[in-house]
Amino acid sequence: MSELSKAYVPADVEGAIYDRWLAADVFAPDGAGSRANPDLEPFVIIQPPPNITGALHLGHALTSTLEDAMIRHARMQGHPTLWLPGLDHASIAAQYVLDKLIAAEGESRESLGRERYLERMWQFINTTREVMLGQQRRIGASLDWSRLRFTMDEGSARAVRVSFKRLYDDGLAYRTEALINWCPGCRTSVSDLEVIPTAETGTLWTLRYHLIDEATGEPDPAAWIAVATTRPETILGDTAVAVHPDDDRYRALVGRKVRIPFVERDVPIIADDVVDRAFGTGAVKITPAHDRDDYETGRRHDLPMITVLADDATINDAGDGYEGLDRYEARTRIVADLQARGDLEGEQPHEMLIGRCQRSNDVIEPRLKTQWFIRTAPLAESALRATRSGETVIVPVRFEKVWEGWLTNLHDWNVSRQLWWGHRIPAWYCPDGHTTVSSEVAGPSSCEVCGRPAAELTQDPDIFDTWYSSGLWPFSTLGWPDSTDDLRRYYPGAVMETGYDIIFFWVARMMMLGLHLTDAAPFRKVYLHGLVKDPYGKRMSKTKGNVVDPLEAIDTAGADALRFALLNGTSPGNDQKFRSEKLEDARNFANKLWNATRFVAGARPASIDAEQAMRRETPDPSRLGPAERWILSRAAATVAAVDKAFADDNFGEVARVLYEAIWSELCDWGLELAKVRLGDASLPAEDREATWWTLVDALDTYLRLLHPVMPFVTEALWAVLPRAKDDPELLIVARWPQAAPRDAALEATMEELIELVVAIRNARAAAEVPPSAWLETHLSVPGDAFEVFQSVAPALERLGRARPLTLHRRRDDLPRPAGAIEVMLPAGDYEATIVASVNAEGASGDRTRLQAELAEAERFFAAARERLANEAFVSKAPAAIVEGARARAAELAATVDRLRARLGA
RNA sequence: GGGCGGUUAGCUCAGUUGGUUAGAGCGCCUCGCUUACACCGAGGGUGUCGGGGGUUCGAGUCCCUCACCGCCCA
Repeated sequence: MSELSKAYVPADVEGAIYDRWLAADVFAPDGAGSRANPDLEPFVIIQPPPNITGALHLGHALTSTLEDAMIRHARMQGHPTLWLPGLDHASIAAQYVLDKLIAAEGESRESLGRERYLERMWQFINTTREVMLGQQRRIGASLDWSRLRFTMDEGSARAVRVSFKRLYDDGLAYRTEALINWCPGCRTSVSDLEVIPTAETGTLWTLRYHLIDEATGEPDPAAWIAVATTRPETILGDTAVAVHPDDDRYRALVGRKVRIPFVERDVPIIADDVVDRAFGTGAVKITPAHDRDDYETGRRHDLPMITVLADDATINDAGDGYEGLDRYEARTRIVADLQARGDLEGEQPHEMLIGRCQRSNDVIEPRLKTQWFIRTAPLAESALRATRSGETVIVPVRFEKVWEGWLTNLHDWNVSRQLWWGHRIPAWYCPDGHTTVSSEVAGPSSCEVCGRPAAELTQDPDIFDTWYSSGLWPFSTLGWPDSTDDLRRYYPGAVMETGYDIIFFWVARMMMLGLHLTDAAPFRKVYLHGLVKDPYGKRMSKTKGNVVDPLEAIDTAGADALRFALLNGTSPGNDQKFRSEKLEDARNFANKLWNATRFVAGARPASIDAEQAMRRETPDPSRLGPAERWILSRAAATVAAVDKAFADDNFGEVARVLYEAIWSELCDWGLELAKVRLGDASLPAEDREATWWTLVDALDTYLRLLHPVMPFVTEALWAVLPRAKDDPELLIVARWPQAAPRDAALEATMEELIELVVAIRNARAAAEVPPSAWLETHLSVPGDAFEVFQSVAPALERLGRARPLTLHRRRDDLPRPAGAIEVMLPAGDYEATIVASVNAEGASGDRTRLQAELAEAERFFAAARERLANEAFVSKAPAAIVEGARARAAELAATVDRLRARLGA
């Protein structure tokens, strides 16, 4: 076994270990180093691909950690595991980044032109790609790099074309003019999800539309209807005024006409029950081409739809007299002009929700555009069926409600984007207005309606919403639409793991498209993790400056520490606050494990030579003492607890259980108990060997259990441990531990022994005995436990600084010299007398301690007695519970008596 | 307006079929360089389990209700 440094230095081992994994080819399910059992079901996670131009943040680190933990766990269980890495081209986000970059060079999208712009984009992502991939390697992600995919690969492009043709042929993709969300800054439409409703204070203006005098056909200067609006510039596109049909104030006006100022258009007053009588004046202007509600109203009443805004949000030529003005200049001017005309009745501040672009923060303008849409109703229905039937389960289950709500109220999905970086929509139009959708790279050879040759067709200039290609990701990455080996073997996947904030963006689209195109839900489980927030519970963001760079965290504490910190104490779907203390704690834990292993490695009995120590032996059961059997029993208990936590998808519990088992049990007690036996030259060599092999055994189990969470340090440490015959070279492909039988009775006894040691230490501290002093101590140990205590007596002496130590079978045999310190457990027959001459302060401290213990025992006793006095409890509670309560009350009564006697009370 | 989550020790959080004394880490205090670890060890906890009501022999845990914080949807 090689030497270990005094402290764990992650940077010294992480890179080398990752390289060893790569060299051993153990990540791919069909890699040379794979030890997968081909008879087991493959375990597959298609990584939700991060944005290629982004930098990885803690959320990505959490994703990688969770997925890697799942994958490593499954891999150790022998499942063929595929964790497929990928990157997303992120159209709008990437263009946003690149536009800023080229702006600094004095260029723009327009100045470069489509072709050169895209060339520039490829250059750009070739640099960001390596950064992104490198970050994942640093955190230890055991991704199958041989299957790395990018959403702009030809495979993905083909899946986009073929799927779209399918959807078109199936009547699920259609092109129409409809109201979409337009971002004037990005110059593209965006999806509903990319419009962020923002609470802002605007102004509610009240203006007058003059009624048309039915006799003259001219507006009546003395008769008007007052309407309220927050967007006066849209009056240029007004085609009606609406009131509620039951509103007595306006009933007589319905059917009359009013004249829209400036554009001098006469429009009708209509009645529609969507009008909120309490809002403003109860009469609203209707601008069907620039407002979602008005659009619906316009469709119901067959109103003209007049677009007054250009792509850059200036007023177009429909806005008589205002054309060319920016929307907000036009607003100001129109308000002033209305005032000048005497038609502005009032204005007041108004709290409202304004839709802003998630990317550019510009105010989104609803506008009419001819775009491609996906009909979502039938797709959403399939997705709902899949979760309702359990074909796909959502973890944690409460998100099913969110899922249901969203999918049942879904608009059709606008997939056209007026961008360049992405998959071009494979639709061609002929001069007669016919549409041809083709899945061929070269496009159609002719118009499928009229047969015009390809040369006369023009392709749609738009590209797809990025989420369209993401929606195909679970299968396009495996070769779909071809029936490849990978697709047959690894589809559908096991888990889709991502943050709950993008359940709609990602998961819903993958489910909808997957179910329609492959007839299967793309994954069996959706695991949603919470958000990683700053220490104050705020979302991390670059603009707030509160982001933690995962690489920095890895540099300071190690990848394992970051991983552990992100998992420890978290639960599915719940947000967590990330604090540097957590990272430190995790780093300390890695160091603790390192040193525990270092101790074991250095404590090898001389009778086992170095070469022998490389071959793992099972400890000889006949040579095991209680401490050894306890260590093994606790390891078995930990295996069961970790298995349960994995089964429950509770990775926070996995981390917590292992932390507790390794630090508080193995290190605090197991190793301390073992030290005495290992160092006792008077024992037969076989006993000491058995103790050592026990420690090796337990450590081996813990390293395996912890490997999915802390892969680097466990791999490094496992390398110095003896290996069994059928063990591989690397822990990453070693077998997952089997839960061994436990010894519950022994565990209970050992627990009491530990409690007693703690009580002795406590008593000594209270009596101000110097920690280093060895004091004569007597213990009374009832029943079968006597033998257990006796055989670990040397360790007890050491742990309690109790020497000489004498064990007695009966409490009455305990010597009680004057000035002795008495130790009693609150319940139970264990008791200790520490023979010591204590000074006045110490005696007082001891007395205080005993008084506190008496008070506590009395309190518990009173509670227990009260409980038993309750006839309902005795008659209704299960017998075992009642029996337990009786036993406890008896113990407490005895303890109270003893303490009272001792205190002379 | 609808929905979800949270409210447990100074701080961050566990607490999964209701059952004896509600836990951990950090911080803090007092000791200690005992031959793995000072990134350590020993000792130190009087918590209205957010408030109120209910179910039950028994509630941090189940039900109702209210409050505050956060998020999602409209």
